[in-house]
Amino acid sequence: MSKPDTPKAMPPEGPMLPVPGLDYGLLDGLLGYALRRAQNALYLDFYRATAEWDISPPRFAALVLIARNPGLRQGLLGQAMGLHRSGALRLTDWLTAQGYAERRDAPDDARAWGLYLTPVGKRLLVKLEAAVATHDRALIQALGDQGPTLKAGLERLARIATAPPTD
Amino acid sequence: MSKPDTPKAMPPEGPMLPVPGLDYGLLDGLLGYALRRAQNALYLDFYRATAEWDISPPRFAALVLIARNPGLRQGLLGQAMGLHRSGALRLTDWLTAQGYAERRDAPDDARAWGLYLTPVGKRLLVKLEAAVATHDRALIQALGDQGPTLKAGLERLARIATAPPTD
DNA sequence: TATTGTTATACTCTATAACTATA
DNA sequence: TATAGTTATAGAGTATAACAATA
Repeated sequence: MSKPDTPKAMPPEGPMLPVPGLDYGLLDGLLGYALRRAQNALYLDFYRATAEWDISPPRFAALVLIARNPGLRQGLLGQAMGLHRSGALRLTDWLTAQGYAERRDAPDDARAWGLYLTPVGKRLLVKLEAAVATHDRALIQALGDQGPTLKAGLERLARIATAPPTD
Repeated sequence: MSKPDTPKAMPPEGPMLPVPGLDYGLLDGLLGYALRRAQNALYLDFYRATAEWDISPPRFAALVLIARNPGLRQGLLGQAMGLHRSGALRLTDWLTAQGYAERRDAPDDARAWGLYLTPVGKRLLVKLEAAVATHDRALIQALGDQGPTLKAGLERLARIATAPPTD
């Protein structure tokens, strides 16, 4: 029970690295495919880093956002994470069912909730943040000079792709 | 009317760009979170580029791989895409149900299938490749000098994250 | 005994649509 | 009339487990 032998949030089976002898056609030239391969690798790395908890990248991000913004509205959580209202609801349901977060009435709007971490959630987050930050730092370190450049490039890419110039 | 008002494969609702006034804590410093934001933006861009077809990034990649490697085994397709056997099966089921691909007996192994695109699948892929390549080129162009650097950085990152140094 | 693929099942992540309550 | 959240439903994308057929 304490060690989930069968992790629940299901990461990909394996890496997407090039298989020798296989012709990838135009995929090899696409920035988008390179991004997907890297994303796949980092997902697997995230699951390795957090293997002892039943945590996925969206769940982790939600914990951080609620911790840093106590009283956060469900809707704003969804907006920050690119989710529909219903997705934010389900994520919040999971966090509260686990006892990591709780909904309290929002003082200024009777329709809305304010989200807060519980003491259990806060304690969990301390450990998660340490594990995730350690792995991320190791990656940045392995990249050397390229690390900061790559991160800046990704941030620029996200902005550019969100507001395409040609459309 | 020919435009499917109800899209099919479901992309995220919106972008993950920073929401002003929200504190992202350590997420802002993580390479992995920058990558996720960029991936989210490119996913949305992919769905814009292919809006008139019921296509997702994995489906597109599978079409390309089968086209360039006629007779590809289901298992090898899964390996290339980082999927479990059962995932490759479902992907192949979908492609054959749409009439884009077909399974034929593999000559050298009676347990296995060889996968082939149908004429319909080939015609679709021509259009898809044009749409996807156009959008990808626009992104690379918008990045200027940074484009090739970023792509090379992502490829290096995928390798590094797949074989972590500390393990 | 190991491998290729299938069947059955399950869970996450995401959505749409219709609804309630409040603003 | 618009917004915050809920309920109900659905589908893509993953997985595990047990199975059959073949190597």
